Amino acid sequence: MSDTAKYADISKSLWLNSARVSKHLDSSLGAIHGIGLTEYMVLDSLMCAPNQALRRIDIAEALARTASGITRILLPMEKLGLVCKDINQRDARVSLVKITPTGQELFQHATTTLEAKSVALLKNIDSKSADKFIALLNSI
Amino acid sequence: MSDTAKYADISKSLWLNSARVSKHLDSSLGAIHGIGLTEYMVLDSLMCAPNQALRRIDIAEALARTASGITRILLPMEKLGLVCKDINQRDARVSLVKITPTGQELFQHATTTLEAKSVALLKNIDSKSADKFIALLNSI
DNA sequence: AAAATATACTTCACTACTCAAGTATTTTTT
DNA sequence: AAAAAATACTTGAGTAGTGAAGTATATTTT
Repeated sequence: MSDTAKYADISKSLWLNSARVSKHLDSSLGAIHGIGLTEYMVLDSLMCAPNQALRRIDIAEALARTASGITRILLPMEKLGLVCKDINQRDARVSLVKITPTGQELFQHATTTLEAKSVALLKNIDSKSADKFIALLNSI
Repeated sequence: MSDTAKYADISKSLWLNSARVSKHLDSSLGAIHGIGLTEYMVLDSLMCAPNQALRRIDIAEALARTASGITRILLPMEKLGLVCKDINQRDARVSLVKITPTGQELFQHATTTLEAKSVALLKNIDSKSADKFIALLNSI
C-alpha cells in the first residue's frame, strides 16, 4: 500500500472509531449523569483552566467547536447550575465561564464513568500501547 | 498517572482530534467535490463491497450511523446520480444501494484529495508510526 | 395455514451543531 | 478625539444527525 493511502486510512479509521467510542460514552454519560460527552468535555476544560474559568472562545478553541455552539451548549449547563457566569472587569465583551461546586462534583462522578467505560471499550489495547496511542493522537 | 485515567485520555483525545481532522477533510471535500466526509465514506464502503452494492442497514453498520441517517444521506446522493437503487429479487424489504459510474469517478478524485489532505494533516507522523497508528485504531 | 414476531426500511419530531449577520465593547489608526 | 477595525459574544436560519413510531414484507411459531 502506498504511503498516501495509509494516511487516508488513518483519517478514515479515526473518523469511524471515534464515532463508535463517542457514541458509547455519550449514551453512558447521558444515562448515568444526564450530560453528553461534549458537556463533559466543557467541564474537563474548565477543570484544567487556571482559576477554573475560561472565556467562551477559549472553550470553543479547546473543543474544536464554534463560539455559537458553545453559547448553545452552556445555556442548559447554566440552568442546571454546573457552570456560572463570571464577569471580566477589564473587558465587558468577555463573559467568563466558571465551573460551580455542583459542576465539580458531577465532573468527578462522570470521570469515574468515563474511565470505566473507556477501559472497557479499549480492552484490546495494553497499557504500553495505550501510551503510544496517546502520543500518536497528540502528535496530530 | 493511573491506567484508567490513561484510557479515558485516549477517548478524549480521539474525540477531539477526530473532530479536528474530520472538519478539515469535510470542508476540503465539500469545497472541491461537493460532498461531505460522510458521503465520501458511503462511497468508500460501496467501493469495497462485493458487486459494489450494499443494503442500507449494512452501510449504517459500516459507518456507525442509524438506518434513518443513511436514508437521509442517500437522498441527495441519488439525485446527484452518485448512487442508484438496485432491487433485491429475494426480499422486497431490501433496497440495495449501488455506486454509479459517476459516483465511482467522483470517488477516485475525492480519494486523491482525501489522501493529500490526510498527508498534510498527519505530517508529524512518520510512515512507521502510521502503521502502528492504524493497527491501534483498528484494534478498538 | 394463520398468527406472531422479526427485519428493512421511512417518516416525524427533536437535538446538536454550523455559518452568516447583528450587537456591544475595545483597540487601533488617523 | 473621532473613525475604523477588531474582538467577544448572541441570534436566526439551516444542515446532519438521532430515537421512536409507522409501513411493508419475510420468517417463525403454533
